[in-house]
Amino acid sequence: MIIKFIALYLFKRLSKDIKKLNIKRKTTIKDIANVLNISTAAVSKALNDDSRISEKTKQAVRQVAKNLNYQPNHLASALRKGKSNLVGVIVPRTNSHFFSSVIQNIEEVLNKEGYNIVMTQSNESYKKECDNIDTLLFTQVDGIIASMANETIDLTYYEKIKSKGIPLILFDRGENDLNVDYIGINDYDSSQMIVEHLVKQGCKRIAHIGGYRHTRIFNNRIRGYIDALKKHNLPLDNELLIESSLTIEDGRKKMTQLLSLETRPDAVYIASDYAALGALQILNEQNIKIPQDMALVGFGNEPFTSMVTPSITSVNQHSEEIGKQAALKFLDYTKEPVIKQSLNKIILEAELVVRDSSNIEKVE
Amino acid sequence: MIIKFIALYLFKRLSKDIKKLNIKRKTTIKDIANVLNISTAAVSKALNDDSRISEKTKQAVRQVAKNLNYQPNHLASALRKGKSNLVGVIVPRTNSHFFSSVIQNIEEVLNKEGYNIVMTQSNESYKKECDNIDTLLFTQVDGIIASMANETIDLTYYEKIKSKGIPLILFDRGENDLNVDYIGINDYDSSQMIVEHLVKQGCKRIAHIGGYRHTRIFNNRIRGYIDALKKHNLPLDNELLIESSLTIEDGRKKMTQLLSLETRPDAVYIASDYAALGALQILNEQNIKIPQDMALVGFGNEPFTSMVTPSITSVNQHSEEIGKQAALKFLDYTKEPVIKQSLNKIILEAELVVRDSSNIEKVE
DNA sequence: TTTAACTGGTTAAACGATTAAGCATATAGT
DNA sequence: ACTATATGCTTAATCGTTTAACCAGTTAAA
Repeated sequence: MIIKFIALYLFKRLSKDIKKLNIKRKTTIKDIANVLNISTAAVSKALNDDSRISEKTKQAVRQVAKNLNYQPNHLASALRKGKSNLVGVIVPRTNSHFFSSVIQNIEEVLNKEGYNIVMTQSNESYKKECDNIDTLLFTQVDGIIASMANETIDLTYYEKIKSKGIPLILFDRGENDLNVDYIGINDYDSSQMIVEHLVKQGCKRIAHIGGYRHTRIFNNRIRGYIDALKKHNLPLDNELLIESSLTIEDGRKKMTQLLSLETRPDAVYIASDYAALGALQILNEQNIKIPQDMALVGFGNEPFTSMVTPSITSVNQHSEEIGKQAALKFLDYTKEPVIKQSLNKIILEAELVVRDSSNIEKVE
Repeated sequence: MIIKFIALYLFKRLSKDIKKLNIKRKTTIKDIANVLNISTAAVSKALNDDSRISEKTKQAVRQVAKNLNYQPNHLASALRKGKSNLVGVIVPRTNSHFFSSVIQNIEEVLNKEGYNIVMTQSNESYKKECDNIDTLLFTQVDGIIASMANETIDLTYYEKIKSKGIPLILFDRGENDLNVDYIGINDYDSSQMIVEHLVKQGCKRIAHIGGYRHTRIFNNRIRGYIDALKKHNLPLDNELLIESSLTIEDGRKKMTQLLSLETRPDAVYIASDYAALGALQILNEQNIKIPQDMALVGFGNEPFTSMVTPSITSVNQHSEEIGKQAALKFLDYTKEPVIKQSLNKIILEAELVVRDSSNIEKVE
C-alpha cells in the first residue's frame, strides 16, 4: 500500500523531470535573468531600452540574449500590452494587379513600424467577407484595412469592427458608406476623362458597361458617364447603359448584348479591365475592328491591358499610393490614445492611359 | 504633510476607479463565471465542450456568453496552449494566378480547421524572404508553407525554421533542397510532354528559355527538355538553351536573342508564361507568324495565356491541388505529438493545354 | 465491504512578457 | 542639514485562458 504510493510519487516526480529535460524550451527572459542574476523586469526593460536601466546592464542583457538565441514571445507581450501588432487586410481577391500592389505597399509601410499583416480574400462573396472579419477580430488584429466585395450591401458586420474600437480603413470599394476613412480615386472625374477622350476620337454613341449601382465607386463612374454625355450633347440611351458583375464572362455577355442592338454604339467604356477583356474577346471573335468600328476603354490599368491585341486603354488607379496612404492612415490611429473615427477621405486623381483600343487618330 | 499623503492616496484610488469605469473592458470568461457563480475553469471547459461538464452548465455558459457578446481572447489561449493557430505562407508574389490560387486553397482547407494564414511576399528577393521568415517566426506561427524566391540559394534561414521545430512545407520551388515535405508537379515529364507535342507538330529545331539552373524545378525542366531532344534525335544546340529570370522583360530580351541567331529555331518552349508573353510580344512586333514560323509554349497556364493573340499553349500546374495538399500536409503534423520532418514528396502530373501558339496542324 | 470508476465540478498554477509601485543609494539644491 | 530628484534596480500583479491536480458525491463491481 505505502509502497504503491511512494512508487506513484516517484513516478510523477520522474516524469516531470523527464519533461523538463526532454523538451527543449525556448529561451525566455527568465533564462536571461537567471544567467545575469537580475530580475526578469530588468531584462524586459533592458531589451526595451528603458532609461531606468544602466547601459552596462543593457549591454550584458543583449549579449546573453544573443548567446542564448533569445526570441521574444510575441503572444505574451501582445497579451500583456493589449495589442497584437497585426493588421488585417481584406480584399476581394489577390490575383489582380491592383489589389496585389495595394497589399504590397501596405505591407512595406507597416513592416517598417513593426506591424505584420494578415491577409484574407473575400472572393467577392459577402459571406466569406463576414467570415474574414470574424477571423480577423478573433486574431486580435489592431486594425483592419479593407476593400469590400461586390456583393456586400449590408454593413452591420463592418459596424462590428467599429464597435470594437478597432480602426477601420477602406479603400477603393466602400467610400462614404460607413463613417470611416477612405482612400480611393476620383471615379466621377475618371469617367468624365474617358468620355471626353472618346469624344475627341470622334465617337458619337458611347456605351457604358458599369458595375452594380449600389457600390458607390461604380455609381460614381455611372454618374460621371451620364454627366459627361450631357455635357457633350450626346444621346443618353438607356440601352447603352448596362449593369454588370464585371467579370470576364459577364463582359463577354454584355458585349454580345450591345452588339445585338439595332444601332450599335461606336465606343464602349467598361468599368473594369477584366470585363473589358471579355468584351475584347467577343469583338475579336466577331471580327469587329477595334478601335475603328468600336473603341474600347477599360478601368484599372491591369498589366494585361498592355499585353492583349489590341492593347486596351485604361485608367491607372495608383495602387501604390492607395496602399501607402491606407497604411499611413492606420499608423495615425496607433498614435492616438482614443480612437474616434470619422469620415476622412483621400481622393487621388486617376490617370488615363491611352492605348490602341481607343486610339482612332493613330490608326487613321 | 499628512494631508498631502492622504490626498495622494485618494487620488490614486480615484484614478483606478475611473479607469475601471471608463474603459469598456471586453467580456472575459471571468465575467461569465461571475454571472453563473461558477469557476472560470468550468466556463473554459464548457466552451471547449469538455466531457466533464454537464450539458446543463454548458448550455447556460453558451447562453451567457452570447448575451455578453463574449469573444475569446485568442492571444491568451495561444499563449497558454503554446500554439497560435496561425500558419505563415511565403510566396514570391501574389499577383500571379498560380500563387493566388494556391493560397486560396490553402486558406480554404486551413480555415475549416480553425487556422488562419498570415501571408507574405518575397518579391523574388532573398533578403525579403529572410525578413518574412523572421516576422513569421516572431508572430509565433504554428507552421510555414513556402515557395522560394528565385534568388534564394542559401538555405540557412530555412534551417532556422526546422530548428525551431515548426513544420515547414515547400511547394513549387524548393524540392529536395531541404529535407522537408514538398508538393509540386513533375517538371521533368512536363518538359518531355511539351517537346513531344512540338515534335508532333513538325518542329525540328526547338529552343528552350529556361529558369535558373540552381532552382531545381527549372533544372528539371531543362533536363526534361534535353532528354526529350535526345530521344527524338533532335540537335541539342547550346545556343538554343538559354537561362533567364523569366520575367516579361527578360522574355523579350531572350526572344530577341534567339531571333538574331543564324539559324533560327522553329519552336521555343519557355519555362514561364510571363516570359512567354514577352516573347510573344516580340514575335508579334516583328510580324513573325505564330505558330507557322515559330511555335510557342509557355508554362503555368496563367489565365492570360488564353486571352492573348494568339493564345499560348501552356502547362496546367494544378494550383488548387497543390494548395490543398500543402494545407493537408501541415494538418498532418498538427496531429503528431513530436514533429519529425523528412523528405516527403507529392508529385502531381501536369497537363498540357494546347492553344493556338503551337497548334500548327489546325492552322495548316 | 471494499475498491474502483464516473460525474461535475473547484483551485491554483502556468504561459511569457510588461509595468505600476516600491526601495535603496547617490547627488544636487537650498 | 534637510529635502528633492535621479539612478538602477526588485517585487509582485497583471493580461485571459488552459489545465493538472484535487475533491466530494454517486454508482458499479468484486
